[in-house]
Amino acid sequence: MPYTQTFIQTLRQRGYRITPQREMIIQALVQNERHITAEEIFNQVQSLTQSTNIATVYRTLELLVDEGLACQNDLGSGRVVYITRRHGPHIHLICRQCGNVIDADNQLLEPLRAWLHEQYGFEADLHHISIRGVCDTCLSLPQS
Amino acid sequence: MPYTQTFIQTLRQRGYRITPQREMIIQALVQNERHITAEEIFNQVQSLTQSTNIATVYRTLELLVDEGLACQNDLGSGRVVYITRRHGPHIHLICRQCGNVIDADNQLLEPLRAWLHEQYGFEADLHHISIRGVCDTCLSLPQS
DNA sequence: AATCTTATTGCGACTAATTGCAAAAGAGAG
DNA sequence: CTCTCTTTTGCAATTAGTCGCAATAAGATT
Repeated sequence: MPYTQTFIQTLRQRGYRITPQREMIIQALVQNERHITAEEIFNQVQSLTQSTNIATVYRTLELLVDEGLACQNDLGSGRVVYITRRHGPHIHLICRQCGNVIDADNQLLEPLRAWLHEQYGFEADLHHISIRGVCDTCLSLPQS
Repeated sequence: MPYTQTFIQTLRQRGYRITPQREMIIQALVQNERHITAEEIFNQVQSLTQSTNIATVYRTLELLVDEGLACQNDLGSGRVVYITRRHGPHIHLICRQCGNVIDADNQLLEPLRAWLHEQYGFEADLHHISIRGVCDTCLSLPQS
């Protein structure tokens, strides 16, 4: 798994210790092509070894997010999902009524990012952003 | 409390029942000028009456959000905060490192909203939006 | 005012995620 | 290879928030 090794090397270079748990968590995250929950990662790791714990999964994922290697998103399912940063940036449009998630292009976010940086010196993390609202299907329904 | 009455009238017109609990929750939310947590509202209501419950507070706040009367925001404190919609729209810039929240102008969101509506038929709720990133203070710190 | 229908509440159980702390283990130095 | 220092882990307890369900009570009808 070359990409997994890149992750691990990056963490090692930044002074973090590489444990079997972290390796397996990273591998589960990298192998997965789509958003994945902490519990799904935990289940995958647990099928490899008993020596694992859900708290460690959460802490490792938090580390990856803090280090800019992964994205964290609340898509409204009641569970936070994670994905590596190599997946192309996009906007998640989450319908407040039906719960559907539409993946939108994020081209319009570039001026916003530039403006926030210029005005506030803020380095916005717009790689994976969630926006709540109402989708076209729900808007056309004749309800209250 | 005229604004509280406006809220209540709106809910009544939409077919919802007005209970003492809802009145007190709305009043606590309206009286507060800043973002407030569900538990803070619960404590305020509890000082008025024993007949109250945290689940009711959460359900009422969810109703207000769904009806477009209030905004819900996760500012990274571990607790979701609420505010009425009459408070001017703005962006919350949340620093991933120090946790500080900067309130930014949201003028740049208008083109984004228009574009999402045109392209995806999605009515984005950009009244109070949170964006994660790193603030200028943390960016200038000489750390890993 | 009494009755009826159904939305709302309170309760307790449950879920997702976080935290404190002692034990375990990674990685560098000798 | 061993020792040491410090990070990381596992565990158990805790927190924020949700859910199912029976009891309660709004508000409409008469």
